[in-house]
Amino acid sequence: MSLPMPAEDAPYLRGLNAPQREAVLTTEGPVLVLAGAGTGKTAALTARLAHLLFTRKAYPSEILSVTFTNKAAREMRERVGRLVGDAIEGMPWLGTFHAIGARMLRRHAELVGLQSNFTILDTDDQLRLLKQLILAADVDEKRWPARQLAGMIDGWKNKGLTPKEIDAGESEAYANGKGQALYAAYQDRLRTLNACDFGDLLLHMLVILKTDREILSQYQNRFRYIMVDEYQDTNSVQYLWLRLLAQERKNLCCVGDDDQSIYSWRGAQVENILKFEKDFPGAKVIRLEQNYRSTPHILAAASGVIANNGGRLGKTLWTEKDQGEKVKVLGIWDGPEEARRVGEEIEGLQRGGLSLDDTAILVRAQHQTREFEERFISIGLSYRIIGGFRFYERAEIRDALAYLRVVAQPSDDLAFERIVNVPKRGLGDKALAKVHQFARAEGLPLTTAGARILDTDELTPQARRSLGNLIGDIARWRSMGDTLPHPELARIILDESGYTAMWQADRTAEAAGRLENLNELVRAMEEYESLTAFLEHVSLVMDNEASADEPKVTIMTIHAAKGLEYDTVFLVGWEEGIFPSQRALDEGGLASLEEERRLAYVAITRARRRATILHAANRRIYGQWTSSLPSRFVAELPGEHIETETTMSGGESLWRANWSERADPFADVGRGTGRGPGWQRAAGVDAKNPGGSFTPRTFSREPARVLESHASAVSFGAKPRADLAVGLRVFHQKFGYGVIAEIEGNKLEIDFEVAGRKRVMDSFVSVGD
DNA sequence: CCGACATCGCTTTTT
DNA sequence: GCGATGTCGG
Repeated sequence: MSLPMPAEDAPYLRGLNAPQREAVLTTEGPVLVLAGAGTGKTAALTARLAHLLFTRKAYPSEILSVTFTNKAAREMRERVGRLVGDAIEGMPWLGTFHAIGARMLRRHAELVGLQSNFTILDTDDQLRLLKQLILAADVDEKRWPARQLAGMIDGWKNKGLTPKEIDAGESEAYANGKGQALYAAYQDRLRTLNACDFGDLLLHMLVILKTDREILSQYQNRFRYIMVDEYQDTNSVQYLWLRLLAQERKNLCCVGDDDQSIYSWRGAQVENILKFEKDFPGAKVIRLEQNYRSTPHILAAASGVIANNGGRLGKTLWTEKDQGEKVKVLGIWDGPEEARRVGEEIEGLQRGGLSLDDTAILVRAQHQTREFEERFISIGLSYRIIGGFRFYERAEIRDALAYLRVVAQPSDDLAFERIVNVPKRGLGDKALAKVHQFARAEGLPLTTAGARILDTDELTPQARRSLGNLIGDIARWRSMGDTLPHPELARIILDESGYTAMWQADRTAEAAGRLENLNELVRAMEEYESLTAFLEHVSLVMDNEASADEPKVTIMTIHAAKGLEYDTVFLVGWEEGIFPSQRALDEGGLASLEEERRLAYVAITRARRRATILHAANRRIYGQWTSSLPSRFVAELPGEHIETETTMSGGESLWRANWSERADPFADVGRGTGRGPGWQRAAGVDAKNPGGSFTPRTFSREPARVLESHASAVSFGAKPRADLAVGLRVFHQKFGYGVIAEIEGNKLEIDFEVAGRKRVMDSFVSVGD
């Protein structure tokens, strides 16, 4: 391949293989880089950016570079920064779709009826707003949950559809055709609130680009080069948006992997990547197939699974690495044993010198993390859970933010509603309803209406006094904002509103932590220029960076793990109904199954050297013990690359015998009770296909485990210690001092002074003073 | 208007 | 099994 290479020895090309270099140096025209897992996609992408800057093909501000996650954007910024130094400072258009959308929309807000200081609502606000509208439209919220409507509106926005463009059929799907009207009402309401939701950041911008030729060509000319990461995850709005922007110069470089498309539920269209060559004639397609991450066994296992999908662009991953270990497949008795076993394995690896930072446990759904969390607490293994409850989603943080929003943005009714009676100040539903009514009649925001209603006799004297105080406070805080630094202002607001005092008065275990979180929030504000800048950050970057103090095992969903890699990976809960998820199967049929399979592919390819897949025979679902079958993906793993072990000897019949023998309270497990139709269907699929299904065989490496497993399954034999009692002060190796709040067998619920409330095993605490 | 209790529904995944 | 939401009594 002879390419003109003016910069053959440029520093940013060092260490890149031939196709990677090609991806970097092919700057003109449409380019699709098909990058398999672990093939150095980010390296190529960042080098390409550096190349464009170094060769002066574009100024930093003339490159549009989009990612999906904040993490990816941050990483890209760092890596490019390392290559080009200060030039990165001038790259305003490197970010997530939503961040870039927000940035653009603030410039043109008035074109869609917003002011440029509009608020970005989170899902919580969105839901509360929809509930109000549903109520107003006289729709039974029980039958037609707000959640469902939110999902549909989200879907429409992802497709780039405004209320007018919703056809009757789509509208029909909610409350007998009221979907469209409610969507329209919602958009109206957002406009009066001077707010928009996540979807609007892109949809409004799309509308503007479609209708205003002037603005469109302004951006078309500005962006000499456009780069898109994870192109397989783009949805329709994003696609349309990109296509418009790239139309003029056509220098669009998309990087992605159709096998890693796992966001269709969020509107992503794998088709976008599949039809790239049609959409952009003359496109150059470059394949990155050399994998630098995983061993051949791991790659083969992943390839074997993904090969069961149809309609792939197809790639052949290869590696120069040594064979390494086979992928281990472990069949165990139940959920608790799974957690126990993973804990043991990790402790073993740790003794062998592996850092906990190089280890991850990947789950299908967030709730699966709990089992591991409990187990790791009791054995004192450090872990970190990614996702789940995030800092900015905690109640106290939302409340505090609502106070700040009310001050920053007078028309933010949702924020006002949130704090109007927090802390309690005698302004309940009744008083609020009056204010609402008044506001609606006069077409005013709630704060303004509240101020006006004070002059009437609508409210009871004490409500009037309370409301007067609050409104007065808000006005005062607002005026203080001009002179005070915003963290200082925040502190004052939280104090004077009585919000801090509310938690100080709270005697529950969490109160201390909440106060600590509030402090943390104020501290975080210091890093931003203004209150507005901070609020923008919060709404767009809802993740908090993991603190990298001591080494910890990472527990997270497979989705969250995309793009990451670990030496050792435990893939847990590979059972029919859990993974593939029953819900996905019920709702989306074959397409969803294939997406689940891509998820499996992503999961396996996170591992560098060791992958262990686990499946349990019994699991508790909604509190009901249910027996489960190994995931069909287990059967799809190519036999020569895996090593199977099961800790249950004697096969299924014996397990059952063992159960009944113990006069076990869950003896009827697995005989159909509590199984939905989905479960039976899933079971049926495998029963009709015995060749393809995985039957646990007898390996009996360690027959002793069987008994042990039983003990763990029901936590029998847990004799509570006699020296412990509720209210007693105790010491735990990891969490320090605390007071016992509850005793449940050998498990203790303890309010720790520093760590807050935790569940621990009694054997890990000592009575101290 | 507030807190205590009961009931219900639910669990995919996230910017 | 859990958490959010709704209903009742004070």
